[in-house]
Amino acid sequence: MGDISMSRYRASDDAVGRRRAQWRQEQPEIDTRGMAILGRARWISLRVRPAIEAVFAKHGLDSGEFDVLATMLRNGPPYRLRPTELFRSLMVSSGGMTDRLNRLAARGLIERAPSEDDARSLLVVLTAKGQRMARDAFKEDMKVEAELLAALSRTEQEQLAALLAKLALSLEDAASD
Amino acid sequence: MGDISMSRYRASDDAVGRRRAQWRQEQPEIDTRGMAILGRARWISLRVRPAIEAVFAKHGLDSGEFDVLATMLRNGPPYRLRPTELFRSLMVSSGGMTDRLNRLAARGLIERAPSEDDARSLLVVLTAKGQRMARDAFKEDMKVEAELLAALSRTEQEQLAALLAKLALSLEDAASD
DNA sequence: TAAGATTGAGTCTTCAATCTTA
DNA sequence: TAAGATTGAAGACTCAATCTTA
Repeated sequence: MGDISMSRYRASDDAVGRRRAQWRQEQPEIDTRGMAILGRARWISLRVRPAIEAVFAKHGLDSGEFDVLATMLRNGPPYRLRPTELFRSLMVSSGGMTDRLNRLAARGLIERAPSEDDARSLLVVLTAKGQRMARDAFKEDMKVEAELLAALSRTEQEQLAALLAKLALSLEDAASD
Repeated sequence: MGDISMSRYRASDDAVGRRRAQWRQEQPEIDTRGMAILGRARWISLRVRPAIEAVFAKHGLDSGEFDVLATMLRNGPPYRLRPTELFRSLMVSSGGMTDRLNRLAARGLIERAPSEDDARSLLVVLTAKGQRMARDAFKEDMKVEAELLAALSRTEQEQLAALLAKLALSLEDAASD
């Protein structure tokens, strides 16, 4: 994660802080405060991704597959959801979800069942095998994520979580652009 | 952004808060505090993405292309970087970066120039056209990002940015797994 | 030997069009 | 008419192998 090229910066600054310092030099009239939050949220997400994906890979899953299984599992018995609920919740396209479901079905982690209410809909059912894999992978995922946050005190973690929740809630309320 | 299925939750909870409530029901022994931060960072990043990509699209760019141009621009004159600096900074594979650079070169937004120091390296040079596009898109991007954060007070934004910076810095210091 | 960069194969994704049922 | 879901084409990415130069 080295710095790029020749700009000056305080050693205590993170990657996004250094970027902002560069922008201050190059485009001083542009307010980069948005980046201080959204840029960092993105940077952090990208940075922790490999460690989390490694957990899923250890359990034979990629993160897209895990997201589906985990969503099914945490919704609880009878472990049935409609594909539309899944792709909306996970913020992927409907076509992308169809592919994920095909892959998971081919491996016996989900099954499809006709809906009784709506003949257009083919319900997704989490199999016992899918439940086990989701549970095991999730447990280890949470362990790894907690470790990644170890540099923050308990209080800091709570403050950070609360502020992120407030932001997330405001974005949720906003019109879906 | 609807809730999935039949779980109970406080109306003030965001999407990740509701997920945690579901997990508490289904897997009460698993500590989901990591999700409260990393899950939300990811959710927020995904949620704001379409609005930001729309800005880039208005300027004829996708976010991958913008990231390259913006990195070049903020590094300042003489607007030259090595491909390796770019892909490391942007956390993409070297092969992916080669493709991006080919696309940008085809559109005249960057050029390649042989390195004087190292014959293995083909330097990337930002063209005047690339500079203009990067500057215009970045300016509007920052405007949109600031708007997306409007629900948080100035103080909250500063606290949130500081906590994220501390977390980011700790992740940066950590061994690159 | 290792590092910079590119290539090609394979994978997952989005988008727009389509089919079916509400 | 609209909504649920699937399909196929096109795009961008990763990974591993390769070539060249340090």
